[in-house]
Amino acid sequence: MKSFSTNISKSFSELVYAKTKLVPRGRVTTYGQIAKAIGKPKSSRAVGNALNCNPYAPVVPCHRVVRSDGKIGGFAYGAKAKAGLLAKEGVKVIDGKIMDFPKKLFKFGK
DNA sequence: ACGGTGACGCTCA
DNA sequence: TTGAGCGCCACCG
Repeated sequence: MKSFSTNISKSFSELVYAKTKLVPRGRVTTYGQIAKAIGKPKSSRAVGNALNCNPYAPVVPCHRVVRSDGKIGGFAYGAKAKAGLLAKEGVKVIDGKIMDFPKKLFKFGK
């Protein structure tokens, strides 16, 4: 398991959590957006890796982070649970895909 | 340092 | 439009 860094300094994962926390309710963002926001547009995979081990479970709304193609992607508690949470916030999900994805998509400082 | 793994992203058929 | 392939980066043993 990719337990979060034991380092005190702001590691890659910490940056990911910080960005994810900024996503407002009823909106979603993508792994790629977060990667870009932290200055590493190609670290989308690493972003997912960090969220997977997200130690700030209730603090970081990791369920609001989806794939760039509008798919739910994955979730530690199951993609189904993720879809349910999003639906509660107003983001309809059908068969693992976000409805009106571009509309619900949230971008950082852009 | 190296190889394996993964909640990704883009391109091509 | 959907699926397969390849490349990307960070973390672990």
